[in-house]
Amino acid sequence: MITLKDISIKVGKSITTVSRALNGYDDVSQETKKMIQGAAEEMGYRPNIIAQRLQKQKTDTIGFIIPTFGPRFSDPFFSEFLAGVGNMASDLGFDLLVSTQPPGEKEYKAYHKMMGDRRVDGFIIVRTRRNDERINDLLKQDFPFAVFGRIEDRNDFSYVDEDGVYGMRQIADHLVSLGHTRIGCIAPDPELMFAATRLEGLKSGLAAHDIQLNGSMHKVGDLTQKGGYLQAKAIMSDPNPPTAIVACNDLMALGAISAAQDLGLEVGRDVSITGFDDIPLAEYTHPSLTTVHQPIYQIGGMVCEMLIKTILGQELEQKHILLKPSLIIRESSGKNNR
Amino acid sequence: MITLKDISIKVGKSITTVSRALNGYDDVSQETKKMIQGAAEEMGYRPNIIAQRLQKQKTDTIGFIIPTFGPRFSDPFFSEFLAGVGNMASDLGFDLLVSTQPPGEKEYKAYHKMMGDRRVDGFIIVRTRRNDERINDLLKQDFPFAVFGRIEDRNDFSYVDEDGVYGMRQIADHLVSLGHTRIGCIAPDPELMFAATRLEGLKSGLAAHDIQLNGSMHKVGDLTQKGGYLQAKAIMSDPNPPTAIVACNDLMALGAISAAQDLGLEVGRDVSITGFDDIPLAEYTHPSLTTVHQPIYQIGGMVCEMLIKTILGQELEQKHILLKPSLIIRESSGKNNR
DNA sequence: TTGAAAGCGCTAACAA
DNA sequence: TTGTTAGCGCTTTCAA
Repeated sequence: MITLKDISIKVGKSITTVSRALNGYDDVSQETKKMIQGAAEEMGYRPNIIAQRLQKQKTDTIGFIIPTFGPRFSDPFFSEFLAGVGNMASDLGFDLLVSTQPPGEKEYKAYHKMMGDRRVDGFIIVRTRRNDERINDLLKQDFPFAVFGRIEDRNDFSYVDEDGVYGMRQIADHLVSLGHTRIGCIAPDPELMFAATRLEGLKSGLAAHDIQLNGSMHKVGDLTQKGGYLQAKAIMSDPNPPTAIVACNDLMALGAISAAQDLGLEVGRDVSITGFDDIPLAEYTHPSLTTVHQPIYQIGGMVCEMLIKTILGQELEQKHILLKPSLIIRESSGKNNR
Repeated sequence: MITLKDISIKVGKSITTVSRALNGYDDVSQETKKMIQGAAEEMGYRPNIIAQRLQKQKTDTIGFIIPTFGPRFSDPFFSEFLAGVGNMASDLGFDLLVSTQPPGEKEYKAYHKMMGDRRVDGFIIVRTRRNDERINDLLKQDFPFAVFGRIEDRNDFSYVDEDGVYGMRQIADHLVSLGHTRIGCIAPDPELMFAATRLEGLKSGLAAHDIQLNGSMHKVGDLTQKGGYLQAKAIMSDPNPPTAIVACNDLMALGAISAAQDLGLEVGRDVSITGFDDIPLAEYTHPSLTTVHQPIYQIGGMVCEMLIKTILGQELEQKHILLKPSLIIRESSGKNNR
């Protein structure tokens, strides 16, 4: 591997001068600069980033610890988000360090390890919890991070979030306009912040039409298709089942659709089912899924950019970005026929 | 941050001795070793891994450039594979550097950049192509890597692969045993190695029962649900459509199911549809999907372990691992009623 | 405009 | 058993 030293020997200048020439300092004569750059090019010089990092005391790396549940982790949402983060990071010259951990003790350890080892300059956080230990910790340690999502009672950090209340109100209005009044719901673990927001949106949206969410038709699922399937079956076993089921994410909605179909119902006619996220799958299921669209890939990019700017000490135009999601009406929701 | 120097000052020993004590060398007296380890513990010493890397000339990092197609990248297969790779890497003390690139020029650049910058010690490769430039290149550069999948005409590298021929034969036998003789197929881009393997398995499996794959019912899809949907529609528009459609991956199978349902068919009764991979979704669709199971998470771990052993210069028990996948019969396949 | 020297934190060959 | 010294490749002060 070619080093500065090699070049310096070749061109007969000091290592210092070579370094400065290559970094575009202007206290090097045009002439030597040209010569050095030419030599570097010709010799195929590539700076040793590890040496740079040691010297600069920065890793130019961001960490993303994906919260996974269960062994079979497979959430299309994350694939897309990850792609957004990864591509933005590489555009900005940063590395992306990825790990997956189930929420809880091991997860915190992973954060502390990455910080303690100074493996990364900052973190991407997703799937916020009401009282998020990750965020509290990072704030306490004054370690850079950026978040997709908000938390319960503080906002002294950078985040991007979707306006889940708004999104769910769209769903509520839509279902009510179709004549639904008995509406079930499959929400995620209430500890998850987006569960709270979306649920609040649904409730207030329905309340605006004087409709209540009935307790027995309000279930908690684990965000997977399986969870949606199981909870939908439970809901539909009610002697007087709802005519519409609102799932708080697409994966659960897909599970709910399967459950309804297993029960011999035609989704969109006998029962309406809606999701949230608009993962690519949503468009090509049968029936296609009425849901709330979020630009997942772009959000990943935005959060990543925020983080890197924070790390570089650059000013953020906006510390908090709240996106208005949009309702996508497809075939899984239809007129109430009962 | 605490450094070896800080400790050496504190305990009144040289930096070298401290380093050796902490690394468990046995040319340090038990006494001083104890003392130094105690001091390090107490002071909260964490080695600076960047300094270690510079000194060792290794990055302890592996690279995984995920081949993505289209902007909306969202393949459950990759989520799960990634989790397997990531967790194994962290167990073995390695970092995982992730990037996503569409196959082609930009992708090769990404590989070369990571190599040139010596950002990683090796690569994980997936979705092999018949004549895979990535692999040829890496071999030429003698850069470590491990692969999920094989390539056309050489095997002088470590890989894990599923026996796609075997898997598809299972599918063929299954469908034939259900009375299907007109069978359609949605294959991936034939450049992809697993397309070739699976297709070969299907063809030979059918040939064993004297059945041919009809040209007009053999389509190429892009591995997404959308692709499956589109191609299934095309296949079913044949004046004499097949009674079964074999999709070469689950995502396309799910799309095909939707297409059949849009056409008013009951999948499993009017037409049988099968997939390959057994992503978690497959179990909770309606109907649930008959497919071929692969232990995706474990495979990710195996490939990762292979790579790291290669990097560390350790002997591999097996350089080539071929897994026998297993047929999972669910509801999307049923007796031929025509 | 250039170079010498120090230092980032660590490991390792060699000497004592 | 311990310490001295050199060096990984780079940036950056400071002096010339």
